[in-house]
Amino acid sequence: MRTARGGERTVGFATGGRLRLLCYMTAWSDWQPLLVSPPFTTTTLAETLDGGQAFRWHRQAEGAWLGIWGDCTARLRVDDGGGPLEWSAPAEIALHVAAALPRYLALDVDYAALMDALPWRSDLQLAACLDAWRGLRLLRQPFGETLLCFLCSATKQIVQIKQMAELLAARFGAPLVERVDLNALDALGLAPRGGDKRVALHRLPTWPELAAAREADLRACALGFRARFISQTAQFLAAHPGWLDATERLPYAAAKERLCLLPGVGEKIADCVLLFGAGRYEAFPVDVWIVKAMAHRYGLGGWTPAQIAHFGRGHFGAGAGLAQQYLFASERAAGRRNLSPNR
DNA sequence: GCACAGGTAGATT
DNA sequence: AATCTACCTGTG
Repeated sequence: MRTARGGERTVGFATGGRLRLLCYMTAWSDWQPLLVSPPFTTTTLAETLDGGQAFRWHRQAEGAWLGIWGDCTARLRVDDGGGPLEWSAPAEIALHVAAALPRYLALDVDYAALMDALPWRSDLQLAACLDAWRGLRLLRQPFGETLLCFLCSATKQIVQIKQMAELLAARFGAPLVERVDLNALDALGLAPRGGDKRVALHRLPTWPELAAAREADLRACALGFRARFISQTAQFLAAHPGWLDATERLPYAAAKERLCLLPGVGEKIADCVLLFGAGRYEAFPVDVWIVKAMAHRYGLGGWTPAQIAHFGRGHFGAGAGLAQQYLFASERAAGRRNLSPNR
């Protein structure tokens, strides 16, 4: 595999007072097309990677995305001309990433069949959302990481959850490879300032690593009251080896029941973990966006989240979680339009 | 300065 | 069984 040229680069940042930094660039593999590629557009790729399922993808220059999951990091990009998804990874782990990408992108899942099984024929609201976001997919993220990120998510916006994840990774997570991209770090406000100019990409901490951390140090990652939940969950998991892996393998209802035993995990977070981290497509997480969407698209105003979840699983069936993600994307887009009308 | 954000748990009706 | 509140902290 040929690789791009690594080595020192001098880079100017647009923000932060146009300082110039020396950074050591890890050599990245050339862009490779995915052999079996989902039909992403730039919009649906962005919504898939940065629409609230995952919290460690960062937009780079020229529409590429830099992401980290498990012990992998990759860049992804797509042409809007209908070309395949392309990926690139640090040369020293490129083979490993190539082997991990299909699972992360859930390429083994028969999406066409799942989508077709949704009640779009009789549900015009759903049909419109599926059409508007054609190509949007659900990721299959590492189970433990998904749990961690959604424990951070309570009453937080996506940008803030991403910030918590970055702080957790930087403070407690193992370094993956030497420093890669600069735009991403800059966007995070984590661009190196003075001293050692080399910065590594870090994975999220594992649960054993979190169990070894003190709650006070977790709080320093801007977690607020979530730090106690994460700490208590880490202690529980440390006291019950194999519990999380066993939970991931359970059927949906049993797995959800077990996840809800963890401190800080209620129905919504359990459903998110199972949908985005275990491929349980019958999970139907109900957050404020879904409450709004179901109220005005399905006339369910005044319903409780539990009632809406029950309706959603019944109405949408085995792929309810997929329907949820399309409704979620549509509702958030509508919210953005109302905030900034383009005139 | 101040409301508000992809919730949950525990207390109070 | 439903409803109310505290919980932290960055962002607008």
